[in-house]
Amino acid sequence: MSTTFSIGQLAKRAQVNIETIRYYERRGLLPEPPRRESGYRQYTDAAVARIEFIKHGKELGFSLREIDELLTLRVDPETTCEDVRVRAERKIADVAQKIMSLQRIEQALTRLAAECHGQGPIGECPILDALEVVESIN
Amino acid sequence: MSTTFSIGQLAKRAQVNIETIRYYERRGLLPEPPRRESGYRQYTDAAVARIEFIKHGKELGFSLREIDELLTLRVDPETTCEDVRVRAERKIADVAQKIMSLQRIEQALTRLAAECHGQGPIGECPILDALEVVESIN
DNA sequence: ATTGACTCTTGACCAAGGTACAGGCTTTAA
DNA sequence: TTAAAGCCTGTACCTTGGTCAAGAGTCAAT
Repeated sequence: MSTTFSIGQLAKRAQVNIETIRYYERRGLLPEPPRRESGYRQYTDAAVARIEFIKHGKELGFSLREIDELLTLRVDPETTCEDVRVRAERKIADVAQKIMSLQRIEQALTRLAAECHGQGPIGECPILDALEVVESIN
Repeated sequence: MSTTFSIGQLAKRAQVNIETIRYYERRGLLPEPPRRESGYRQYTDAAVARIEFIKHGKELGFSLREIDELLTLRVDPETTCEDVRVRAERKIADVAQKIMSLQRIEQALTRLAAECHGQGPIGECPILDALEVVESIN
């Protein structure tokens, strides 16, 4: 079933600009795909998944370099499995940190939303207090 | 207690470049501070907290525009408290989404680290499988 | 009172992450 | 079989989020 398709199709499926795909390829984030006689790139669903991963990574505040590090954690044949494990664990720590920060923001926003129970104008909603909670931890 | 200090001091306390502070002011992310006779800006601890909030926001993948939206949720005197609540709840949904994505990445990395229990070279560590788990959800 | 460290504004510059042509082949649908 | 649409490479350009420098005024310590 794994049929192949063109760069335009990939752009449509993964919801990115064609140029972005070529840019990711230049950056090494996407592997160079096989080409047809004509030179046209041909992709499979794996490329869609990969681009979506990159998009998610960006939304979560990872740079393209960091996303590349995530994606190639095991690729270099010079590195040992142990080495991969160490790097993975560093990433896990980063991610856990981000999760905690987001949870604090979520709490502050929830408190804010609760305190604004829908009547009257602004001026009493203590968002800055909420923020101070966020900011004072860590 | 609440003593004031210069932009250089603020830069040191908040661990950012002086120019970044002025840039945030231009962007409207930091309120224009009072000035001394000489024109020197004078800040209080509130500015430190605010810059730290901005820094966190960036690490979490929010653009400066989004951070501004978070920071000014209640400021506009034209908006009602109800309106603020609605916007806060949209932000909460965004944040919850990010948290879930990060948790999926964390799981995938944890699985990877567990499967690489330290012997042998690479090639068997199934990170891409783990990624597929990440990618296929959502 | 002067010298070195700060700060002011304005405007240029930079890096990351794309995005948009231009000029020229390829594919596809009428 | 021929147009329109798609793809190729290469290069230029754009936006975001800063960063730096010049020229001039200010502050603090000697």
